[in-house]
Amino acid sequence: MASVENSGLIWTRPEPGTRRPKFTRDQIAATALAIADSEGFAAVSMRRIAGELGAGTMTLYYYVRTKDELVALMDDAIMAEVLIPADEFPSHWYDALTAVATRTWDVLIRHPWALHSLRNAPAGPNAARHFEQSLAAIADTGLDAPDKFALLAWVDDYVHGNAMRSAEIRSAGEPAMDEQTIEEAIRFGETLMATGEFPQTLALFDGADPRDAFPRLIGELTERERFLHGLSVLLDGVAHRLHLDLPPR
Amino acid sequence: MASVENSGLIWTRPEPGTRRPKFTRDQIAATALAIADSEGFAAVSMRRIAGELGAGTMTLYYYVRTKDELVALMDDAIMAEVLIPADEFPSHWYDALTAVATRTWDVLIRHPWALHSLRNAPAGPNAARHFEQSLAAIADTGLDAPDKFALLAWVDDYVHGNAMRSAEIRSAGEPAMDEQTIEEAIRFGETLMATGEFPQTLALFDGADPRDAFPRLIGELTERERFLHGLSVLLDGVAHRLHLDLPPR
DNA sequence: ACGGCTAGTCGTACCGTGTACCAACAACGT
DNA sequence: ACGTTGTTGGTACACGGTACGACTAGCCGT
Repeated sequence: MASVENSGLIWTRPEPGTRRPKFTRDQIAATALAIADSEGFAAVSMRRIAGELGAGTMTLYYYVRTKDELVALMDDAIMAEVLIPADEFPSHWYDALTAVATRTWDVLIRHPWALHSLRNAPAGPNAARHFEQSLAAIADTGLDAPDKFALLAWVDDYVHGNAMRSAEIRSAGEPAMDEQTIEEAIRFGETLMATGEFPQTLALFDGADPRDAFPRLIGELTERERFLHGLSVLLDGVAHRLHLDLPPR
Repeated sequence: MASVENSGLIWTRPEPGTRRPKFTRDQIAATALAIADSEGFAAVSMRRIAGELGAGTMTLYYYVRTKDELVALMDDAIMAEVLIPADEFPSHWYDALTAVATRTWDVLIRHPWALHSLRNAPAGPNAARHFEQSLAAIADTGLDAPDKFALLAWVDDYVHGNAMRSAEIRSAGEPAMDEQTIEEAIRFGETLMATGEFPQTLALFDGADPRDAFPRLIGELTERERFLHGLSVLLDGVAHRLHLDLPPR
């Protein structure tokens, strides 16, 4: 017995298949993803997925050892969306890195629950492919390994940070907050401002209704444009610091 | 009845006090924070906090309406740590913003669970104070309101993103992963590399043992130094884009 | 065709969570 | 001393992940 110990990693453990199982891991992951996208990650429970699939809850545990493994599958599916088709890959490092970052951002915004819920998911094959693409993007910079690594880290930090905070800001409007509570929150804000402790904040709002202040502060720009703007500022700093050339025009 | 409807916000609802209650909200929040710091946010349950405090579980619900409110208190306590004492506040925008960002980063690293667990917490008084300090930091730039707002957003994005990813990377080593599983993960990585699909990644590792690769890629720098490095790159880009002057020397 | 092995399915049960409900207690004004 | 009401906490419920083991059904060897 125990000749072929079950692997500890889901990636190396073959999925069921010899005797026509009812499902595949991909199917299960896709179902979980659909639930998360439409009702949030909290709605993704083993019972719920099984119900959606018309299966008994415990059946899922034949495909997956724990819920964490299911989450790892979800993460891998998400990372697949991040990959850029080879023929869309720009040649100049600046454009290529922008493309990779933007595509990552798009995916994170499309699945706003992902950043928090997949945090502990171990990197899968598609995560590796994404990293490879990131390296390919900056291959023509001539940087050494540590500089490349640092550059990718800076960009990833900004992309993830921006996506996370964008999702937060967007969801801050929607949830429980009824009209009543919003009114009250504004009143609380006014109480704070009245203490005189917040001259800068007061000046920033400039007497406008707090509900109008936010649109005024972000200008006409969309969330995505603001992301791209910040990214270009960061890349400018990078190019200057690492003595890289900017793309023509 | 119902003349003074209980406020929907914990900030405006007075805490118990007329008849010497056993606890205070601060006490409860502090206990919750201690548990989260030593055993992670998942260990923070109402039963657990109550147990720690020698109280019945439901007693907590006299101080707090839901667990979310408790989390809001935790968030406010954390934001208090972020505030910079007035006499430590640098005068030049570059130094002041760096100080605010670094202090924020320090706190987020000290409480690695905070970024994810306090995500939905509504802003409290100390969050407002932090925002005020951020604005004060860049008051001398002469930027208009939208530019100030954008600048703070870029920096916050980077700070939060870096803190989040630093915490992830650090925790990726510790958890369940026994020696056996680590060995297996490395073998899986080698399998992937062997497909020929990852030339850039392979070149980056340069044949070194993956366990040694990471230290080699980040150089001698500490986590904190890497954060500061990236921050300075970003601020350089910002200064260039917004035509701000850098601090002397 | 027929056992028998075993891949695959799933009901039951256990513990842990947040919290609604309500009974009990204790500090204060009278 | 009494009633009011601020404060405490026990019990119960729905929901979560998953251990255990009984069941069903597809395939192989005969």
